[in-house]
Amino acid sequence: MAGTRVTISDVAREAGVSIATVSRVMQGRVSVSAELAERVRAVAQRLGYRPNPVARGLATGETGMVGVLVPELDNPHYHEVIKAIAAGAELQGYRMLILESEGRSADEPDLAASLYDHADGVILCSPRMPDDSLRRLAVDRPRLLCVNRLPTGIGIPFVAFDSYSPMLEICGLLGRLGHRRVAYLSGPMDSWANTERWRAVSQAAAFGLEPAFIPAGYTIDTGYDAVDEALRSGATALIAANDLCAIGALSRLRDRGVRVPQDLSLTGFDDIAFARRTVPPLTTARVPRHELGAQAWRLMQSVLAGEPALLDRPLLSAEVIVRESIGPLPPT
Amino acid sequence: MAGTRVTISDVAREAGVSIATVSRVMQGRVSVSAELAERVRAVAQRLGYRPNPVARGLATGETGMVGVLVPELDNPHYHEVIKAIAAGAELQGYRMLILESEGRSADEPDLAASLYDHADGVILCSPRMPDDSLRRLAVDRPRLLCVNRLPTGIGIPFVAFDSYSPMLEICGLLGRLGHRRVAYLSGPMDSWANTERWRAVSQAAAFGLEPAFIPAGYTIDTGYDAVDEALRSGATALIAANDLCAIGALSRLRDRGVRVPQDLSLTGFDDIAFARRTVPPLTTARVPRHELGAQAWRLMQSVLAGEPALLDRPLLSAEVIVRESIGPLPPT
DNA sequence: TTGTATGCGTTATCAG
DNA sequence: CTGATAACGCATACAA
Repeated sequence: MAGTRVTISDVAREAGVSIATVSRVMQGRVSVSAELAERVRAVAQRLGYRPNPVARGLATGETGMVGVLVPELDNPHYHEVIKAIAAGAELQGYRMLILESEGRSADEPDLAASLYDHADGVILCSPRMPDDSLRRLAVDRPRLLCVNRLPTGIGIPFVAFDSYSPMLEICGLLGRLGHRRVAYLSGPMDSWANTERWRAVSQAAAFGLEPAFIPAGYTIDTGYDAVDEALRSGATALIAANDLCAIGALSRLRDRGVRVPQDLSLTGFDDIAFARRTVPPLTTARVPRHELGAQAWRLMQSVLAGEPALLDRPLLSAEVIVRESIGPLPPT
Repeated sequence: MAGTRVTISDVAREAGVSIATVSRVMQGRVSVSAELAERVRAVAQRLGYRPNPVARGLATGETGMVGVLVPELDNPHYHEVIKAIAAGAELQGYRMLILESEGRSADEPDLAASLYDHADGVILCSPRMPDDSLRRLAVDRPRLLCVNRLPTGIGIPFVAFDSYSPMLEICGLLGRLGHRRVAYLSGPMDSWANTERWRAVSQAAAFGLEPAFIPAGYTIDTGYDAVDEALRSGATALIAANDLCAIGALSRLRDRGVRVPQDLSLTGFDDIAFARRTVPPLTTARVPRHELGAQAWRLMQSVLAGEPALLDRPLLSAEVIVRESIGPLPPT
């Protein structure tokens, strides 16, 4: 804070009233004679008084902040979610405290606890910590909610979208194009979204697909690096866990002279802005990011209000976007 | 905060000591007998005591937070800067409060002031507000610094990189490739980096280049939309204000069937991760983002320590990265 | 080394 | 409608 801050007492003294009155005026709602209120406001204005949120926080027990924990800030996917949350939060005078776990799921409980210290409520975006940790966190810190993870049987409110169905749909598309051997470029296995996506791919075996599981990751570089192994599996289509991974894969494929989609099909997931600008544009699934964030904030509101959140809400749905990165099985 | 929080008094009572002792133990440094300290720690641990940062903040006058204001969170460029700041900050127990102005430079002073309310110091990333506002801000809020803007004559510490030289170098490259008519796809004119880049392009006229100024923006979409006008100018090379803009332009060019670099050359600026994955990969300038963030934090440290920051520091330099998006002037 | 007491800037409860 | 004054949880100067 600045060196010599103007405090409520300064305003009170200058206006010739008690600090209680100033406090009332600043809060707007309570009963103060119009004339007095005006005078106080004028003085406050002139002195450049701004209520100290720290002091207010101590007095009210509320910080006016919501904490948000994301796995990585690099992924554009989270920006829109964060943006949507912030849009709602700002409208009600809340600020967001953003923390990034950089994929280290072991650090998540600590980071979340730290957010708790500063914020009234915490939103966990795609948390990867085990159920147990999540449960422990929820017990002593009730104002918690999850985005994009189903904390089943833990009693934490959540908002999430369905990854399974669109991924199954993608598999169906590839199947109808004649593909059999496909490779799933997997993200981290502690990511709920990833396991859901892999579940869909592996279950597509029931429809004749032969999926290979290739460990990769959620980033451009991991996608790039996973391509060689994926090709060794004999796959004619690569199903990336997300768009970043697909973009990396695309780059490696180009380096190797493999044409997409003529020689090989490729899909992503998320539909980040860049996905439609790649060459060729990516077939992917459009995740309702804005809706996710908007609902998250609404949910947080009711959590903050102490309302019992319904723990049984439907999953949002993601829409498959077909672009030019997939094509028929090339003749052998 | 949680409903029933464990306070310092709880620990004191349980351990049979005064709160002062507990306070001392929690801070680690001050003199407390080893035995007592151990007992207090044990009790604190058992009770799950975590010092309330709000109360501590009120007592010490420090919040343990640094505020960071960025124009837009969407631009990957800022992530690394933020990340580097956070890396340093975290090491010293500071948290970052991130706010986004979404390009509305008029809102920046308010947002910055709001950050001030919650944080010990504020870092303005590429602020676009006019010098006057910046000056006003600096007067009553001394713990301020700018990243990527030269607050000349305002007395605000800063760390920035040189956009002018690499841009001039890019112009030189294009000139040697035979290009004459070039179009600068401009970002916002209140962005210091943008005006520096345009300054370089326009001064390249001295070397025979004929630059057209095309208003665009810093985003993929604005780059996309600006292409048509740029082509009407008769340019054989497009110089985008940043990579996002270039990526958008590339997409539009592809839609129009204009081949890069055979028919037209294109450059970006920043060298975000995507820049090397486009088709063709972008010629651009690699900005020392990490260094920018790291230095920013170091600077903030000295600002927080009340040390007089030197206001005359050299600009960091950005390196031109030549990739396949530029080529010789096509024969007419 | 330890405890007591005061203050940090607000809010909120109670009297007037 | 307004003014004292007690919290809020912690740090710290001062005493012991």
